[in-house]
Amino acid sequence: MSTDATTGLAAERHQRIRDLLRGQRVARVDELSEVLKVSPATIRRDLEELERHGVLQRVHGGAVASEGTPEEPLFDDKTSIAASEKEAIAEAALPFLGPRDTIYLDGGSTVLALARRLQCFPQLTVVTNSLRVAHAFSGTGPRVILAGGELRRLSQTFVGPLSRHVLASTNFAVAFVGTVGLSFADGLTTTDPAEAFTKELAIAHAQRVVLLSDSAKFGKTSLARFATASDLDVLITDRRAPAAELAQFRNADVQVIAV
Amino acid sequence: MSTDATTGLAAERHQRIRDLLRGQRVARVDELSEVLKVSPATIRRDLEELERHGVLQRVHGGAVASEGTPEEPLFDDKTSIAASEKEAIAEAALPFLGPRDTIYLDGGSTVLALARRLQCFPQLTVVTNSLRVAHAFSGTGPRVILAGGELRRLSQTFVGPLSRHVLASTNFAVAFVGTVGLSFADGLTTTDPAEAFTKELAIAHAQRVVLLSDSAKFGKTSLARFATASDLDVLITDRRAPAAELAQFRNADVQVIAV
DNA sequence: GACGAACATGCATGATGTTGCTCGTTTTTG
DNA sequence: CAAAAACGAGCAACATCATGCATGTTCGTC
Repeated sequence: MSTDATTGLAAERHQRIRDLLRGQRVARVDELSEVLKVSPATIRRDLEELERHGVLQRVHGGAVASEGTPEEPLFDDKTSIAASEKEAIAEAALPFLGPRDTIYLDGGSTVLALARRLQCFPQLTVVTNSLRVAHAFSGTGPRVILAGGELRRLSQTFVGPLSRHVLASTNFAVAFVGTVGLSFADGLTTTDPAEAFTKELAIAHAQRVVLLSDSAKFGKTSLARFATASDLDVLITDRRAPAAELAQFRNADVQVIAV
Repeated sequence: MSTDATTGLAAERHQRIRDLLRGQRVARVDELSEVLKVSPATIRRDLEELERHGVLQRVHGGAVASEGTPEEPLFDDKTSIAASEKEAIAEAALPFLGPRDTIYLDGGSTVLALARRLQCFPQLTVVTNSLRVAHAFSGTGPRVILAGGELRRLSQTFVGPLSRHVLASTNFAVAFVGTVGLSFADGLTTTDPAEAFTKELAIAHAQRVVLLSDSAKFGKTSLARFATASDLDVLITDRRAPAAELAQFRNADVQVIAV
């Protein structure tokens, strides 16, 4: 038992380095070495690996956060649940947009995972009502247009009647939306009527609608419906989605992708 | 922060030089040497490298910012100059709002300092076009309504014609605004016409207009005017503001507070 | 329960990068 | 035209880095 308290698991260190770098945009090797109670050599190896992942850039004496990393973390709620499925779903959504399109990005963690992949598309125009999407693009990335509205803290989105005006005067090639509940019979549902109102508007102004939803949403029905199965053009989910449901969507002319 | 006198990290120095050059468009070598606490030789090497990256152009005795770099100081509260003045100005603005008011908060670091003081007013309604303000209230605080629009990264605000709709359908008891340039003769000016457009709208829908501006803004005039002295009801600044200017504002029936 | 492979960590060493100083040259200023 | 300031190049001192090797731990396997 050489180390007290936390027997520094490498992944845990990496996470702490990311957190520290998010707060203060630069960090020195010996500073990290002291805080994390490991040798400078280990820190360098960590930085080397994190640089390969694009999280940071090494400089002599330490490292700086990569461009585009937000300065302060927004509280991470459910982004870690089913993270790998969400990432795979987001990856599968990429072929549905072109580099110069105008698209709509909804709130929700799966859509946020998609947004993170769009930082390298500067010619894209993103319309969104999500604070977290806007924040993800605050440093660099596509052109961002935010629909106004009242902040709903639970979902970190701007919703309600005030969002009507901006959404009414914009049109999108594709809308990428998430949902709380999803079934063929009851359609797509969410917990808040104001949120449903805004989603409905976005869908109405999109030429194509792509739903990103992990399999856990299937069979759930929430309070407010914002779309029916026939509104969808594409449904992207993971392999654990119930086959019977998927078949129904396919029959309704929805392109179904299960990653 | 354990930052003791900043033991180096070249990248950090480079960033600070860029920040300084954005505010004041020229910088002298020995001035930088004193501020950053390194030898003039090191400063010269830094300038040499930054010139290769096109950030600045060297001249005898120092360097000037390259063409195309915006003259607006970078939105960065950590390194921002006159942080204590900004805090004092924000504090002095508090008496101008009631706990149940609907108010407008502009972009800009001084207004952001005010926003941070409003987290304990849950019955307040805040209308804003600032991503940073929305982010400050993302966890808790007043009711937040965001005006839509296109993200302007430099100021981290949403501006332009799309902001018209929401602002046109809301009214505020007080609007707290910042500025880039300020003089009695030329009025209040900012660098971006789209930003000016949005500020102008907010001012038009406010019963009272309170300007928060540190003394460094006096005498500067930027591209786009968004208000004249007669639009102001209150001007809050710090003690180093030029007395002659302040007197003119007082004569125009503006309540002037110098903290 | 014991053994061995795989891995992570820490230390030592030669290599590389950075900094501040000196000195001769160039530029500005009066 | 001369004095003063600023500049660039080279050098020594120092910090940081990458690599190889030894140690300790965690598994899996028998």
